[in-house]
Amino acid sequence: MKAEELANILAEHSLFADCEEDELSDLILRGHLVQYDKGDDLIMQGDLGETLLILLSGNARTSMIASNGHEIVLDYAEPGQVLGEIALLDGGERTATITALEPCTALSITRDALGEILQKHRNMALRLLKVMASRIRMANSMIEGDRAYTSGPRLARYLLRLSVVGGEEGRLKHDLSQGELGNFAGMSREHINRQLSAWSEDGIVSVESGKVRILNPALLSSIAEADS
Amino acid sequence: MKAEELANILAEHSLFADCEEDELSDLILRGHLVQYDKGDDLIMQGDLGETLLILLSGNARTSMIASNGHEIVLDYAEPGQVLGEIALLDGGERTATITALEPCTALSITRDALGEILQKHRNMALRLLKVMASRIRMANSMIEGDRAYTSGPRLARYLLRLSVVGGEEGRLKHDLSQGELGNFAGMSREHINRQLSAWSEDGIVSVESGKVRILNPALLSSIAEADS
DNA sequence: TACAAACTGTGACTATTGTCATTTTATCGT
DNA sequence: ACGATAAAATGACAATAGTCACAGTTTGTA
Repeated sequence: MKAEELANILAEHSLFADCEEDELSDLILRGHLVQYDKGDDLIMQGDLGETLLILLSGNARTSMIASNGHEIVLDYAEPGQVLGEIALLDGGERTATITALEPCTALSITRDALGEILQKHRNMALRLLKVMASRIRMANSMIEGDRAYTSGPRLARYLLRLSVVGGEEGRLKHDLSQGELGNFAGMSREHINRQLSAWSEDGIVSVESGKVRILNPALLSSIAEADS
Repeated sequence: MKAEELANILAEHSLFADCEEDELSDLILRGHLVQYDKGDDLIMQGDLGETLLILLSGNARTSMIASNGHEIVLDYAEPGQVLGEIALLDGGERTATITALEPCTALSITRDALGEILQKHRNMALRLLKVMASRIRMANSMIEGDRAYTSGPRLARYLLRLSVVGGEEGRLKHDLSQGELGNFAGMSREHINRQLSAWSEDGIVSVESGKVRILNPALLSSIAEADS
């Protein structure tokens, strides 16, 4: 792999987008490429974390299983995302499982390799710190949503979070089943269904053959900001 | 202030406990001491964050106000804790308000000063990364608790989180009102009251003149792990 | 010590959301 | 095109937790 290729992948959304060329080539040099089939786990909750991953292609889901078996979807990862930093940095167990939603490739970097890279390129530490800052902001906003809002506004928020920003006609990033949407938004599959049906009546979303689309993002936003 | 004093404060719980002496003296040299009265805000949600704080004395509360006015208590901070890293690192707004529960002193370090320190002492970046990793773990565990558990087990978890580890007779770290406990555990004051009363009947906790004590930590733990 | 302010206790009611059961609809591989 | 399998839709009901109202209790302080 060439630094240029990696640069292209990172250029879009990644917090590593502004890496210098020699930083990129060092990442490539010290990392190695891993491939995953659809359904494979890139990272497994409970394992010891000895590597950091940079997702290069394919989408993945980050989820946790609570000790009572309840599944919680924390995030969906796209190419460019840095994954698995937490356990790598503090030497603890992986907090979540990351599952390939489609065939994926990633650059895998061991703790030692990362140490060398951080040693050599001081800015990499700052980038990693920013990655983690954005994770904390994300987590706090999930807590805020879960605590302060009822299911309607909450689902609205999660749908908006899944909506493709520059994308056409309110399509969502991943075609989630209602069950998965439930695990993401923290509500039962049935309740998701009822809420979507209601919004469908009002023309806010459409639900055709299982695929949700946002028809009226403005209204959905105002629901997401609602007072209850 | 001397490096030795700072070392003593950090030695107990802080992730900065293993700092070298020259790192500590640089922190002191480039930081400056700030004092707060009880009730003052060390950090205000929405502000631009230009400093990082290391709490030296006094306890503080980290809380967020959701856009609908709902108050959420995220954490309680003790001396040794690093505060305000998120906004400092990504240049964004402060995500939460930190309020002094009693008179507090803190070491305040500007972005530039931190930059110089990170430049000079490479290990400081690793320490900061660990601080943030532990924040993310904390946040994830709040999400897990909120999503997967009903109020009983959840309150049990939060009480255990507040319990003094080596402390005598199950006293809690801070004497919280039931209202504040509610904002921390994500349930109404009345519901907190009823739950505590029920547990009090069973001898799991005692509630005397507003102060909660854990009488049977083992049972409380088993409630916290319960299946629902 | 007396008063105000804040906190606690408790009952009755309501709202929200989850669960279960069952039918209907889509999707995929051969 | 067909049957198997998974996902969606929907009704009935139950459970959990919030809200409101009000009475009782502390606590700090003038």
